[in-house]
Amino acid sequence: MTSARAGQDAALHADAERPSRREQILQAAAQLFAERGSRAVGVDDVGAAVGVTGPAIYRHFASKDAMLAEMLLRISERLLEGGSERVADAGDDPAAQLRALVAFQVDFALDNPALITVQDRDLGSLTEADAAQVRRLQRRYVEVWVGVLARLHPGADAATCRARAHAIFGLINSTPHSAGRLNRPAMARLLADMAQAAATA
Amino acid sequence: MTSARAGQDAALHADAERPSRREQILQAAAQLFAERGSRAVGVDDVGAAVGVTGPAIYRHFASKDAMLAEMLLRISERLLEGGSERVADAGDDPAAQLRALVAFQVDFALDNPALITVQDRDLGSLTEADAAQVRRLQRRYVEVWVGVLARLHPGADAATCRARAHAIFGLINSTPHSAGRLNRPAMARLLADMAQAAATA
DNA sequence: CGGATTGGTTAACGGCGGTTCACACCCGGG
DNA sequence: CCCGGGTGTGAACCGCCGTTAACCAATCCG
Repeated sequence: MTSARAGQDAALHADAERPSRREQILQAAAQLFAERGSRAVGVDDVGAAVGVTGPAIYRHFASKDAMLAEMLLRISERLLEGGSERVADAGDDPAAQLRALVAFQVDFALDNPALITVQDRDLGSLTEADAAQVRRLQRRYVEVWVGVLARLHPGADAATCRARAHAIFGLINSTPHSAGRLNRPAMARLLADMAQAAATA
Repeated sequence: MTSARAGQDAALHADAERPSRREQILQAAAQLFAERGSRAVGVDDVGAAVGVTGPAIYRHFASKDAMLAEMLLRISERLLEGGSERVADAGDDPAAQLRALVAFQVDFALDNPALITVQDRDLGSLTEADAAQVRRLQRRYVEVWVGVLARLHPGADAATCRARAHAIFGLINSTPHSAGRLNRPAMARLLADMAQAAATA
């Protein structure tokens, strides 16, 4: 069940091979969970969103919680993987690494506002085991940022860098809250510039 | 047991009388809602947190939803009121006004992490009428920021300023996520500096 | 004093929602 | 042709939880 080719599940991709019912469900659920919160969304709602009745979900997932768990695990994995990759590809210059990380996070947030929302709203609805694993992945992703920030702020201790990283996430992940209005490239530039300034202040 | 001023949030009392049972409930509920989400918290849990059984809540609130509504309305009112006041007291210099707003928001977020969390996680659990009113207040608060930001960025349109304001909120409100570690004055300075930089970038 | 008010308690009700069950298709391969 | 696995359906089950009911202790006040 560890889906082998997991890199391509971006919440808004409907091409390639027609997404399996399973993937359709995950995507629709992410959307609904983001809008109303996972606990406020019924299994029937998720089913209806993909043109199926509620119990049909159980042909693809063991439970509603398992759905959420898989969703959150994938997000964390994609962030960690993508972030590490971007840093590795950016050479040795910490400033370049920061630019790469910022660009990556901005793209992710703009591409997947629903996932961003669910990730930090519904972590608490997971079993302790699942939550722990998600937190482990998240922490590793944060550490990627901390490594870069530490080189940019030689005087700062790790706790400060960590707080700084969280603040930058908060800034970039504000996207779902400032809904609409601004076209994507403008939004991307604005967020990147602000994040850059905040990171190097 | 009502020895009052132990570790209490500087939070929810519009009228700062001795904490009435009603206020105790609101405060305990805010804490629990922040930790687990309002839908995951039972009336019995809230009651237990103040040393009372579940149904006793209904002597003080019409319903669980009414509790949440009052909580969110108060937050929004306090932010709008406090923000407007700080700007008015800061004279005519937009840079000074921004500093005042940033300091205010940082103080609020550090003093009331629970309220910050609940405010944007559980807005969706309100009746449409209540949610609308909260959003109205929030919008007015945002507009206070937008007014200041617009003067600092003469070339920028309102939509950009609005997105900028939301991004700054995200940055400052990241506090609940970077739990602990950093002592309060250090955190306050870090957040203020980053917000300042992001706002003027 | 004594009745009304206030703030509790325990027990029960009722609906919602996740999950299971028994059954019905569709379809590909022996 | 039929058998079996994957997928979907409607009905039923069941536990949780918000809410109400009925009753009780204390306190306030005329």
